[in-house]
Amino acid sequence: MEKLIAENDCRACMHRWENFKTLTDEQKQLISEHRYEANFKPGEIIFKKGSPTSSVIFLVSGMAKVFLEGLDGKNIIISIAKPGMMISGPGTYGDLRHHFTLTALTNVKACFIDMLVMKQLVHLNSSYAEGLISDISKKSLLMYYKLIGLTQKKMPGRLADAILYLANQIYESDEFDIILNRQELGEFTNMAKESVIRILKDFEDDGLITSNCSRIKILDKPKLQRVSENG
Amino acid sequence: MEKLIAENDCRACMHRWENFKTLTDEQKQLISEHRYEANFKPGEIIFKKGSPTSSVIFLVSGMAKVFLEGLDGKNIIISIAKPGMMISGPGTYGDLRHHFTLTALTNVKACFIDMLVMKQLVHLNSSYAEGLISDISKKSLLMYYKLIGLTQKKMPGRLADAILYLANQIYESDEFDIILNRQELGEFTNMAKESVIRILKDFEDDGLITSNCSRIKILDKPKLQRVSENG
DNA sequence: CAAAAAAGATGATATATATCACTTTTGAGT
DNA sequence: ACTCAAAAGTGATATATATCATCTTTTTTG
Repeated sequence: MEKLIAENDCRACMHRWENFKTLTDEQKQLISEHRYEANFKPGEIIFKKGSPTSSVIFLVSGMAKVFLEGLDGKNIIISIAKPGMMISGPGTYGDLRHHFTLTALTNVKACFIDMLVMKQLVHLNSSYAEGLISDISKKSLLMYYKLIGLTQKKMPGRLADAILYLANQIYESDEFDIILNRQELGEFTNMAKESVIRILKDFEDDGLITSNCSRIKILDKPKLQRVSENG
Repeated sequence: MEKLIAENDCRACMHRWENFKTLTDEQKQLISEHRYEANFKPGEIIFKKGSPTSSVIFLVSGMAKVFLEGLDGKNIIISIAKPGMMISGPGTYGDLRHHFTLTALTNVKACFIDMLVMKQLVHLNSSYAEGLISDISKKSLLMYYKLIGLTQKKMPGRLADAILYLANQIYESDEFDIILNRQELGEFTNMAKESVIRILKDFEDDGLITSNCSRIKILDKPKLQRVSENG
């Protein structure tokens, strides 16, 4: 019960953010005074590429997809956001516009914090500033490896990466109900949905996974890791 | 003459960095006291992926390539560094290791500044910290568009992008001696060197450019831009 | 300056992957 | 429970692009 309340409380959620620790009580209070919550249904846009970066967002509950809107309406999903994550893009300290779109995959409760308050913290607290730099750097690093993966690995390697990412980073379990459909799995791995389906089937035939529509179970993780590494 | 001296002086070089303006004289002095210079010949490694991030680098003169070392020795050139640029990677505020390699393309004079000093500045000067965040964000943004370009554009579009990048950002002229060979142009655009050669020839046949080995001249920039946008 | 090495160029072939057209299954709403 | 729309799945075909083999040109170096 206690856990449930914590899960749904905006303030509790922010505590999960690594960088929150660097703030004084006063600074935490400052954030609390400038936050508001909003709920989203699956498919709803939380923020859209091109719109002003007026707030920074914490995901309180639910899952969302972060994606680049590419050419001819082709998207690239760059990550899945889950509770406790702070989401802010590179436009926050640039043109003040979002450069990716954030869409709810499930019911989502999000906590919006005024961007000006968050920016103030950089000036008030240098440890926070350092933490923020570290945070942005980590995301930048992910993009490097995403770029290598998407341009240099073949389809089975990319799909294996996606499955391992979901299992390890998102669901923290080797069996899960995937919230991405085949199309979205394609947007995450840069492949056509038909190819996702075919290779998923190959994985099943090879005994790497079982996949019943939305449910995926990893049967042979070491082998899946090898597929990820070799192609 | 005066210009030449300025070009080759480490301190003068840093002044070109946008974020340098935010520093006090005392802080500028601090940097000056912790810098040292080194010279590199074409092909020499300035820093290598995996090595410790002990310094931040300013390019005083010459050009260098920033590249990711991908799978099976296949590289991805992410940018060309030219004088006045501050080069530091996402590992600086993370695992303290470089995640890309920096190699001299011409004779290079580089100015190394102790990383600890640079990190100290984040704590001493919040405007500097904000500038650094802005700097990192800008680089992150470039990676987004690089990812879209490399995964969604076809070869002619990617190669057009590369030529426009070199003309607009690097040489600031529509005619230039390219310091990247065909292999490297391929590493920049994610294509085989043979494909670079073929499409470069197509561009010539279509009157977009002239290309005599290392010299490239853009003849029809609007058309080249259209190639960049449409594929 | 000649020899060797590196880079550029070219054509033939192989292959990974997208696209298209279609069928089947699943799930949501009345 | 029935209907309809969306998602999943399948096979045939098209295509962008890499790879390989080979040759030529340019650059480097003893």
